Amino acid sequence: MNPLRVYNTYTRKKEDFKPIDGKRVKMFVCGPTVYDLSHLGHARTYIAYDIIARWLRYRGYDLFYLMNITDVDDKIIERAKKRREDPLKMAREFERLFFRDIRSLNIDTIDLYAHASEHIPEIIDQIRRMIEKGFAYVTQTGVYFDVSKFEDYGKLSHQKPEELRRHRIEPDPNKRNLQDFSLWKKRKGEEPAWDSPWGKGRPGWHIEDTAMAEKYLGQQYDIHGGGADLIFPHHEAEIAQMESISGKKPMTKYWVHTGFLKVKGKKMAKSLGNFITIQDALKDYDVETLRLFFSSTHYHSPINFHEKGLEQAKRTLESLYATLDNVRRGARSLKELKDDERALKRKIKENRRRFGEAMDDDFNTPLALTYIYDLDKDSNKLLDKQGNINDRLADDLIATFKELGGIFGILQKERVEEELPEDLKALIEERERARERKDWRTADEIRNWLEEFGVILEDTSQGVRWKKKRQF
RNA sequence: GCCGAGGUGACGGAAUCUGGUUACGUACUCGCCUGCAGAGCGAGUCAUGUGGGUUCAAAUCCCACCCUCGGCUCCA
Repeated sequence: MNPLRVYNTYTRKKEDFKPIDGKRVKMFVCGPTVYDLSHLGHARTYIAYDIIARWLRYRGYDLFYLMNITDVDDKIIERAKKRREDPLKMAREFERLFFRDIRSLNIDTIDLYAHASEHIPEIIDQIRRMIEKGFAYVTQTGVYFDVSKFEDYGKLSHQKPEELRRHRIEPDPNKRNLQDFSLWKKRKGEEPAWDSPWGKGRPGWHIEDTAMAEKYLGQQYDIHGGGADLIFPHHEAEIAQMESISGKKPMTKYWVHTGFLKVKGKKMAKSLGNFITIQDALKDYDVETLRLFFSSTHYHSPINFHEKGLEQAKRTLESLYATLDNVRRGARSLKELKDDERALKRKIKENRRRFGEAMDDDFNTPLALTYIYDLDKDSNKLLDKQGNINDRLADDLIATFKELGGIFGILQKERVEEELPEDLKALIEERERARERKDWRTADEIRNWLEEFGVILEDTSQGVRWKKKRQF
């Protein structure tokens, strides 16, 4: 088997993927700050890691996938204040909506969600160790990480400390260096606070992730992911925190970052007001359409959000499902495979292999998809030529489509073989009679009418057939 | 200013690391099939940001430049 290769932001290279502990893989992905609804930009990232997780497991890795939920944070407090709500309560409400989004997106790979508010002891413990080791200091306002003590600060974002110093402006005379970041914030007024050796307060920006990661994954683990906007300062700070405590480098073996979702050339962001919430998008498009749309671009590249692109994904899905239907319908129990069928059987095997190679090459989903399209084409060709297909080969094809599609989360819908109501059946028969007497007007009227009811009629050499219109 | 990510037909997008006919898909055009349509099949049209260099050969390597987006304040 070829090695899996992963692009590592830290080394800026694709590397052979070698987990620290054999087949066990530990992955941490930065989750949401639950202060508002999630939009498609978030969906892009979460779906990308869902696909990565599915592929790792499919490939036989024993993956443990951890995601944090930030439920204590400046933004939450600010928003709650405006809405005159309790911050933790409000956070729980947005968290509920986040889980609804995750479910609607068919994301099912995450093993454990960890809340910042539920890891205060672990957070305090990490800060204590940083202070003991001289990497952190206490001021009037809280506890800060002293970046001058950590010589690797800047290594992930490839920034020199001087550069960072120049532009990080956060006037706080208590801090030793301008770019020192907060580990613990002492309470100011009404806000959630916990007891700590440094007084009542709450965790800083980056500490929850390392506290959770250490608890569930250990001081060193395999993959840490998130959007590209987290590289600095968030992930940089995490490295500083964990590696200063443990003295072990690297904290994370492979840093993986997803590209942005853009709208008319700009990053989709709350602050720009150009966002579409996940639920709104799902009103117009089926989740499989969204997932195919995202899978059509490499996770690392920016995606331009286009109606056109979604329409394309939609059509592609329709056509793939149509092929599945055609294959099912054409299946006949025949003993021997014909030459073309044997060739198609070999093609299945071949395309499975090439699909795997594409996914192994830094999760190249757009390339992997082409091997599904190729099988789609060949299936139709065979049906066109023979008019039917050996049922065992048909089963093999359908299983392959479902299995490979399952990596992206497409082609998972079961075909519902429901009966048509009698009156509709009667209409179809009436149309057949109209066609026999070449009364095309009546025939077309009936066909159009049925389409309004979501029933598509197709006249074939084997007679008329109907199908329920699928909505994507 | 510093650090990234990008720039490939009408559109999406792969190949760039590892140089060897710009894959694949959508749209469009034509043909087959069909009363028509749909689905399907076949054929076709259209692209490597610019300028140099290396090479038998460059989307790919080297140099210079242009453009877009992002990070450096909260961000997926």
